[in-house]
Amino acid sequence: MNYTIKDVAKKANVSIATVSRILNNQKGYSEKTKRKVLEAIEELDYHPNAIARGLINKKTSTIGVLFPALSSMLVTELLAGIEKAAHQLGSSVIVCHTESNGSKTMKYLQLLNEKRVDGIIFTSEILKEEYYEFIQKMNIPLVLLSTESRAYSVPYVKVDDRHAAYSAAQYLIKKGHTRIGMISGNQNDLIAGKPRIDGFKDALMDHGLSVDDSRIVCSEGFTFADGIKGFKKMRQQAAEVTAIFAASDEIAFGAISAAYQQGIRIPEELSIIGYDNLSIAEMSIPPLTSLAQPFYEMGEKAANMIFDMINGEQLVESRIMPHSIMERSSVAEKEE
Amino acid sequence: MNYTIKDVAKKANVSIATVSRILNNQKGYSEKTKRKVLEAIEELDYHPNAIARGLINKKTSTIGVLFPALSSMLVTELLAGIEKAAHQLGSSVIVCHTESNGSKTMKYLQLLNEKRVDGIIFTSEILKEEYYEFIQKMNIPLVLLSTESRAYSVPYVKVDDRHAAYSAAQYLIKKGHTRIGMISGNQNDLIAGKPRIDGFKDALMDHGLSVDDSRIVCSEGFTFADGIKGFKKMRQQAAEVTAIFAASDEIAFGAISAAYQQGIRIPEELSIIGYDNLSIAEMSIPPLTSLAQPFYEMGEKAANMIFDMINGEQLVESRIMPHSIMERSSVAEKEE
DNA sequence: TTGTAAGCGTTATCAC
DNA sequence: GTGATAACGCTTACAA
Repeated sequence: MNYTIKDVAKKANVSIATVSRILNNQKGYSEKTKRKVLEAIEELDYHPNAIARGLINKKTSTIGVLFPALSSMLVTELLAGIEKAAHQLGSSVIVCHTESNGSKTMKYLQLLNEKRVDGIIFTSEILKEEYYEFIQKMNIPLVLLSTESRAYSVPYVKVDDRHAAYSAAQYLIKKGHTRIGMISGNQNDLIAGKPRIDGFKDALMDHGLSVDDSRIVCSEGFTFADGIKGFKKMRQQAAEVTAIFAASDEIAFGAISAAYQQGIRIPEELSIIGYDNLSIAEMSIPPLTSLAQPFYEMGEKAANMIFDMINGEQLVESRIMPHSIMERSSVAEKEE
Repeated sequence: MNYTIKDVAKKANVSIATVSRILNNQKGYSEKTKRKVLEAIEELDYHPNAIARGLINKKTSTIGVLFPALSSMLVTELLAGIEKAAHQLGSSVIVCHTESNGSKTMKYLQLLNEKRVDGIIFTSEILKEEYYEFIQKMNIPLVLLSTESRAYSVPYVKVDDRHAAYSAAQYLIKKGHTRIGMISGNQNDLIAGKPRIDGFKDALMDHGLSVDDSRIVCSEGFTFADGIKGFKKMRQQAAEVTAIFAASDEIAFGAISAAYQQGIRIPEELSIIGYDNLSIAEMSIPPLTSLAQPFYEMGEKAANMIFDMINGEQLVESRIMPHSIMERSSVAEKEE
């Protein structure tokens, strides 16, 4: 297997140049030779070598995607979206797992550079100066997914976290809750942590509710364990709370578990709203009402942006993706 | 950026051959020239072009991985394991999402062929003749992950599903249960469906329990929805059952949800054991006891096998990975 | 120890 | 229309 263009040329009695022209639908050959060549290709089951093509075209039809964590559930949806869009446009995607580690990230960037990928999608993390500079030098398109950069002007695809958090809190308020708590992610996380806290506070203030810091418990991350810990802390600090906004579905799951152990009924005694709307959200007891991020579409969008840029589009606009609230059963009306 | 070997050669006043030798730690140069060249490389921040290398070496340091579904949670763990091992060995991984679709799969195989990947990991699906033949023609290593082939002799990495299911059922039996049901996957699924049913039946028989078909409800797949449906059916057909073996964690989650709605307490009134031990298993109420498959390690193993094969190892042995039971709180002792 | 030159499988620029 | 032929950036005989 794996004949070359030469074999085809020989078999069809033409030059390799002609075969190449036909392969790339250029002009410069008669219908007859075209048929002849196509036949030869068919017979040999010839397929062009993408590596050789890449070498001369300086285009590999491959993009690189960097994830801080692979096993997080939202990653798979992002990846599925990216992969779909990429495949539709004839490209492949190489996944890189940086573990939020600076030197690993740089190593991956090196690798992607050596492999001459056409573009890079950088997800869910702060774009450090070092990364940015390196990618600048690589001179290929970059888009940020589920993150953004204050420092550099790089197109991104993201939900407006502050606004989304605002919506989530507002939802709780509209349901009649006035004593609302939040189990947040890390407040030093400027991408996914802080903005959600800010949005939460904004909503309270805009609706004339006082913001009591003891009702906001900050976790280290967005995990199930953080949710459990956070919930316990909340009960100690602010037992009066009737509704909780969890900064991720996993946190919400943790909170639900902890609540169950303490014999607190959800949503009768306590309402909980999650964030992300991962597939697990429907699996909790009760099913989790959650602020939905359209991860799949975000992945698709980011990939499409990268390809626009690869194809020379100059001004690619960042996209704030619409969020929404997926109502299930973990939030109850609060009667006055 | 992106100098070539030529630039380095010029800067160091040597031929490109010498640079190449040094790059590949071959012999044939003095320490002095080596230093000179290394310096030039450093100064220019030169990095070899992997595409050009790939063309001549016929080795791209890239492998392809085919997944039927990306968004399933076990995929991420498999992928994480694969990616880690691949990266450690200096390779990249291209992910392909076949959606269990024959023609899509073939298209991906074509693509991977054109991109000249060094090997392919095929996961969680039946290896159809068409796929196998094609990969044969590609003439690159193939390993099966979380699946195996009766028809062809292809190395695989897998848990022994029949045995694992046996263990799960046995665990329930050892806990004193005698009326045990199973919510299985699709019985026509010869990889993940049938063997688990068989193992379940075996265990019952070996322990002198009668196998009652009404206590085995077959679903279409392994999803949460299947679990809910399956559970309801189970209650109708075999309400006497005191323990249920769910063929996946998602099914178990569905069953738990349905049980909760019917006011059935777990594990007091009904025990449930899951299968897979995904990260969600710890998140259920009560935390799910589950038969654990070491997905991460399986991914790693499969990748290592591929590289062994790429490096010329002739006889690579298939690996049956050890399963185990992750005890949590969804199974109770059954008193006589 | 080092350099020259022929590939690897393409595409693209010339001539004819 | 068509065919040589020079790139692309590298590795590797083969010479020197």
